[in-house]
Amino acid sequence: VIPTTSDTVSGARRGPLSRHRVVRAAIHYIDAHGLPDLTMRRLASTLGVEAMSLYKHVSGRDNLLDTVVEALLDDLYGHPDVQPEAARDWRDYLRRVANGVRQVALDHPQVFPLVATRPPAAPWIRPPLRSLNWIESFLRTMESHGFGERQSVDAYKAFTSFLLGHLLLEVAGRQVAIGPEETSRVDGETPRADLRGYPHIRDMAGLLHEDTASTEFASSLENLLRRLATMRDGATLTEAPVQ
Amino acid sequence: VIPTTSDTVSGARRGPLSRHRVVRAAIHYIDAHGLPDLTMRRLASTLGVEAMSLYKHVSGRDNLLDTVVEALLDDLYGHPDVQPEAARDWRDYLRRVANGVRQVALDHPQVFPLVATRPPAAPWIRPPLRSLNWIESFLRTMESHGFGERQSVDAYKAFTSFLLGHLLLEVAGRQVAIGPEETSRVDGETPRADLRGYPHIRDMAGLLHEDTASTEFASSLENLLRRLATMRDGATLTEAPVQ
DNA sequence: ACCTGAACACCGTTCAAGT
DNA sequence: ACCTGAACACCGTTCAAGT
Repeated sequence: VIPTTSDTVSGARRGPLSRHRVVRAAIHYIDAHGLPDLTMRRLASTLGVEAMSLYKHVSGRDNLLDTVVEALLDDLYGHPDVQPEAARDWRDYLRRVANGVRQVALDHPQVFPLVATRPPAAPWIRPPLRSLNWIESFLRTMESHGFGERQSVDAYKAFTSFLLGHLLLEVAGRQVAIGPEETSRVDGETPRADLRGYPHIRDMAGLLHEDTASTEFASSLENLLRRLATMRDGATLTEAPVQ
Repeated sequence: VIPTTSDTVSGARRGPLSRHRVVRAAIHYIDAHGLPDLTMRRLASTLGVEAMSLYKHVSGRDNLLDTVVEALLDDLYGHPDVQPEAARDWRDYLRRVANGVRQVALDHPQVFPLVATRPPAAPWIRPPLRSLNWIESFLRTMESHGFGERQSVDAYKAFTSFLLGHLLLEVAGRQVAIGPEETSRVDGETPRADLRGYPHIRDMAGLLHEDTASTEFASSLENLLRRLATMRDGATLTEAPVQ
């Protein structure tokens, strides 16, 4: 049998296993079935292989999950839109990175919580910009646009907090219900909970249901950019010592 | 044998099991050993009981984790500092809630990621203020201080994004290394990674290591309060339709 | 060189049985 | 009424063995 490279049928084998193929399959599996359903045995079976074969390429399940996170961030790091050279100024750069990370989160809503919560390798590495490449690139770009060292680091901290809060909440809202639930609800009506005793929630139910994630994100990002501009021009986030 | 209520020895039994005791024990266990180590069997054994007994009080492990999150938020909800009546104005209220949630996060750094990432019961319920009681209380308080319905909901969204981003990153920085690592490092020196190729990170290593979480949190909170004040006085976060 | 069978020490969860 | 023993269908991971 000649192995085909275009065969994507579940359980199909196409060439030898590789670390790259294992990680790609893991991302695909989580996207399709959710993190809790990912087991070494099931992942192996989608690759047409036994679980033990995976251990030639990752050192265990935890390492696999870390590698998944790393792969997603490395892909984005290589994307032309987020290259520092592509940006007109630091605002443009931050908008590009923000939208790039957001796109990753929206493309992989089931994986993003992993980006947010896998324990970072060092305490100063802040999700979601959690690779040395990203941090180096970020700091270099800010400095090249007039941010001092302290301001660049403060900007890194503020920017990552902003991204994490907004994107984690945005993907949480898109999270599919846990488990193989009865999806047989007939109409589009929300199965409204019993809101007796919660009159304000009931009154504002329409507003609460509105999906404003995109405008929220954009508006909060612009606010952050104004704040960073102020920081750059003298004020500090963390009260620089009056040496 | 007369059961004692003050006995806290591991494996001790004190009176009959109850849902409350199970949940309390779970919080304590996660605080002490981390979430991955929490199993139904091990939790049961700290209560001097077999795993199967837990199923009389929670419907399974997932339900236990949801209940843990709920318990933490209910405790805070009852705290005198965060009662709407205790606050002088809406700014004071938001500062009290922000600091209250932050204290919960710092007291239970291993549990807080659960508050952030357990799938909420409805898409409009936003961690970390993820109970109907909290949402109702928040919306009522904002409205009573001159926020309109849309502004109150926008404030809820902006406030939760702020809390989640900052607190998740703050507890991530405090996360103990995974597993029973060799903690036998002799001196206080950070085991500095090899930073060849990352000159900016190397140059700013000191700043990156500085723990500025408290000032960051306070400064970002004050910025949010200014933004919300602007919103209250006419501007909207989400571009109200020009009906 | 690459993959597997069989085994080990666990899981969560069920159910009929004990006291 | 409350807890348990034994069992089931899984896990992640190891290691010697297959091809």
